[in-house]
Amino acid sequence: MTRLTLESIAELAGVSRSTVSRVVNNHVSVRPEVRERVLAVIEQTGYQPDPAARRLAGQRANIIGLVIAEPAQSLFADPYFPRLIQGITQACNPQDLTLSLFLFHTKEEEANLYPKILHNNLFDGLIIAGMHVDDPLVSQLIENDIPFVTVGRHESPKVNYIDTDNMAGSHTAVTHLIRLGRQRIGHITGHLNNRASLDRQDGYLNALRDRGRAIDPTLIERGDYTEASAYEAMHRLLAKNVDAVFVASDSMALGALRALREANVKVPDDIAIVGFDDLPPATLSVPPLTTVRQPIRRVGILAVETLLDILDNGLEPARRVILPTELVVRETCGGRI
Amino acid sequence: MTRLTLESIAELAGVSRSTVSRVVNNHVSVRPEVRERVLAVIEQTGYQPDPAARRLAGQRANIIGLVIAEPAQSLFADPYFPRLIQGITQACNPQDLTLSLFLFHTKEEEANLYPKILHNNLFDGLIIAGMHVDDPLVSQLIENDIPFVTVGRHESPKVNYIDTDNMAGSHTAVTHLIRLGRQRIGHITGHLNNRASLDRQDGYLNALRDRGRAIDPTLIERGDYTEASAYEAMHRLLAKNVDAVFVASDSMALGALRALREANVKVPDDIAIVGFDDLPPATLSVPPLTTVRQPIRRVGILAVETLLDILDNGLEPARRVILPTELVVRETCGGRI
DNA sequence: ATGAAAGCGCTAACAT
DNA sequence: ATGTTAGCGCTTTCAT
Repeated sequence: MTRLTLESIAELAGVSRSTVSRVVNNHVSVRPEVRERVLAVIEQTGYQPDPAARRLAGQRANIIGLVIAEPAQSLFADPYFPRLIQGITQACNPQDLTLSLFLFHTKEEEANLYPKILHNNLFDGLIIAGMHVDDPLVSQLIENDIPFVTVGRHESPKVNYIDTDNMAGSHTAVTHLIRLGRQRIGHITGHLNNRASLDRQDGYLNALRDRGRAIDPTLIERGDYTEASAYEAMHRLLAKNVDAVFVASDSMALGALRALREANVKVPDDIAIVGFDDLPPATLSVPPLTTVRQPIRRVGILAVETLLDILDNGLEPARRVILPTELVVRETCGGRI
Repeated sequence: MTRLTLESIAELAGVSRSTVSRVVNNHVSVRPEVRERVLAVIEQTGYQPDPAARRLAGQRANIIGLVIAEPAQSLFADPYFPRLIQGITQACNPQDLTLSLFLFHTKEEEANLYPKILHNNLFDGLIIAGMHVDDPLVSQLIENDIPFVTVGRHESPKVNYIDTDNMAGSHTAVTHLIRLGRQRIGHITGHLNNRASLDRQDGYLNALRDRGRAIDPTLIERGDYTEASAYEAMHRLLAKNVDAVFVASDSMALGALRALREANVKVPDDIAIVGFDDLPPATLSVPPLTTVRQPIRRVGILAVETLLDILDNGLEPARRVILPTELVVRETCGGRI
């Protein structure tokens, strides 16, 4: 059986190639009865248009790329990206979009990959996640006129983005700890080359300021979103007599909890912990984690929808979405106010 | 700036389109000096061949698809698939392969997706993971002459696959528990619609038989690779007086551990636990998990290499790879023999 | 409303 | 060794 083409469908339906094309693309000018007939043949043969040919003829390819601008090792230590991918594919499938994944494992690979992404004519648009604050990719994308959406906010007014309210979420979390009477509240940050981490840190700082608390920079320890980094950071904070720690992700909160358990520190009695994400680890930790819920899957879905909107309508000015976050109080913070 | 094509490069280099094509594709018959010149222009302009056009002209598109034949929800609860994806992309990047991801979220989506995958002419080949034992995809792939590799073994002699030695790994794990003197060894299975789960169960059964132990079917509880399912399964096993449980994945072992902790059962003193995977959760659990290590990333890498081999050389007869597994003894089994 | 024909960027015979 | 030419399957004017 030779491959099905427009031509073969046309022949079977007794019409011309163009007519079949019109039917496939839902053009208006085709008689209902003819359309019916063509549709029947397509149904029956299981014909699918060739995306390569389509793309070449100047149409959409119905392929979007997801670039995760973060070395793959750290990437999947956290359920964040898997969850995001879930949201993205969930939005892709009903739209008949195919998702291409661009990951790299070393800086060198990154350097090789970017030009390929920029000049790869194959996909219709791009979603960029895990982006660093100084990432040159965005400006290159703009220069090359490639439609894209970033996951995480971006300064440039031309950039369409979807983000969650990292700043407000952190602010709420830290304010909660203050209200509960905690005096020395530490913070374990994520990678500070990342907008979200900076925003979460700012939320922490602002919450303290807003309540008239002095900032003690030694109470801020850097992590990198791995469990292990937070484990170590927590060990350092232990020496500084904190009675609460706001941790920039759930996975890291687990690391902090592990350090505390080993040090025989009672949570929340001696030290309260609040995480960020509300991913499965949060419910399963011992004790269950108080954390800031962010709608990750929703971010993925909106990223796809926004990209599609750009493709269809140009979308000027840029769409900038910040989704609300929510404090989920469980047991590691020691109180519901 | 108009899009770069073969033609424009040809003009800039003062040669014909075909020559540029030959250079790009590393054909022999082109003078070193000309090749040099063309290469320089390509380098300087950042030209990248259009994959769609390439594909259409009958060449490779350098795109491979990854189908995860498992609803996406359960999929990313476990670090298994992310790790596999890491391996796959790690092998794809140096080969200039782009990876397309096919996931579905409902049975209905699955039904819609399969025909699309089968007739999507865009990719050169497919990697199939998370496949169910009765999955019709494999036979359809064969019928449609689509090159593919499965992650997980398959009966059909035509199928190229990469798998880990689930049976031997489980056998070793259970034998270890027997040697340590455990008398009532239970098993929490994965989805039994999955070859790997069945193999792990068989390894468990065979280990008992080989040591002359009677099989008690009530000591086998079904899980589905989620933490929660194992949590519940462990609760059921608790009523049955087991003194050890072999759990089909690390994530599930975490669930079992949680159930035991809540029931105030001492691990490993009262009940020993052995998991499967040796993914990060295993080291981080309390106590650290004894488990069967399988080289997941390596599986991904080999899957890509095998697919490429099929594409290049046809690969007859089919390549069937079973990678060894290894028991990693930590603290939940209570002894090193 | 439908068909004919050109062309998207590329590869691969076929010439030279 | 290099240039010329004919498609690959599709969309899209342009005719009719």
